[in-house]
Amino acid sequence: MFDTSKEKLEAAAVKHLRQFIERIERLEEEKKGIADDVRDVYSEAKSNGYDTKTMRKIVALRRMEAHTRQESDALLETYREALGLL
Amino acid sequence: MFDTSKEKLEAAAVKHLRQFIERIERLEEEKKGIADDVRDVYSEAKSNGYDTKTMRKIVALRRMEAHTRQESDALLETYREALGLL
Amino acid sequence: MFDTSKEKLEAAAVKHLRQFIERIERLEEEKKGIADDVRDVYSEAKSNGYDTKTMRKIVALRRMEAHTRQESDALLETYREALGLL
Amino acid sequence: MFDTSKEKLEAAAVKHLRQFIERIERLEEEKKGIADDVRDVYSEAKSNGYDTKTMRKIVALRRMEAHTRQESDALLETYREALGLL
DNA sequence: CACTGGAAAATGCCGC
DNA sequence: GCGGCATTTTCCAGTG
Repeated sequence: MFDTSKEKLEAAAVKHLRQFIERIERLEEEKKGIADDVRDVYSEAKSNGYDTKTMRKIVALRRMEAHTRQESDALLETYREALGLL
Repeated sequence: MFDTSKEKLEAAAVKHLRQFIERIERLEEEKKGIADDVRDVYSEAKSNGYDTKTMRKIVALRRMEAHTRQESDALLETYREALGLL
Repeated sequence: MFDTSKEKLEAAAVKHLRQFIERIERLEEEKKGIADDVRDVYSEAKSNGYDTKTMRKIVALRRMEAHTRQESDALLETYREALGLL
Repeated sequence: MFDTSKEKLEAAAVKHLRQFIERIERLEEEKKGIADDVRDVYSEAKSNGYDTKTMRKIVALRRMEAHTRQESDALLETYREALGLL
């Protein structure tokens, strides 16, 4: 599909690569758009009198709690595997 | 939003706050989904024989160039305004 | 202490900088040494019949729990600040 | 270490496991302590006017060079062995 | 406007 | 050797 020498890509490979790159860039744009939305929500909240620092901590805490739960499930699963109880 | 005693939030304020938090969490989920998509594209590219590390560099480079170009454009715009050439 | 032009550092400044670098490098070496110790403990545990994957998950989970607790304390603190209850 | 039914760990094994975990956690704490020290050195350097980003690059570079040199030495050693020149 | 802290990206590491 | 995971580094917004 590509030659292993470090010299050149086939024209088709270049095209293919370009498509991958462009797909990624489109996705990154979307991602950025959403990040902007998040920012907007915070600033809307702020202009409604809420303390964004507190809000950010709440969000962070809840995210951590979710992760902890996930991790604890994963641990259980790992136990099962280790003990051959699947 | 805080009541004057600064000790408690009105029930309505709590509800409102919760809605903000949830909007943010939904957006963050979407963002994560897209990040996962990006991952997938990279790994698809990899399984097609492309070097993802290089690809990442390309993406970073193009992002930088876009950024630089934007700044140049903004500067040009500023000059135009300053010179009344809009 | 240093001149802002990007041209040269005084000999004294160079020496000072070198000392900072060397302190850092010493610390990094220590850190690496400890990381090696950790690896050794895992492999000792493994050779005693324990499943290291499970162990790693346990460690990760406990670390997360600690973080969650910390985060939750931080949140409380932030509430206090936001509400002027310090 | 696991009993034959693969369902439970002996109390002694649990204790043993706990000890391994705790040793690891102690080591990780030490590691974190040192990482903090590194941070401190950087910020001390910064407050003395040095550019930490550059410093990080220097440290990385020297580490790489050390690594490269080690590899060359190892290679040389390998040659010697292969040629019976020890 | 420099600094800190938090999010994102990149790199390196470990086990399979 | 590869994929996943942890660490590290870089970036950026918010803050004083």
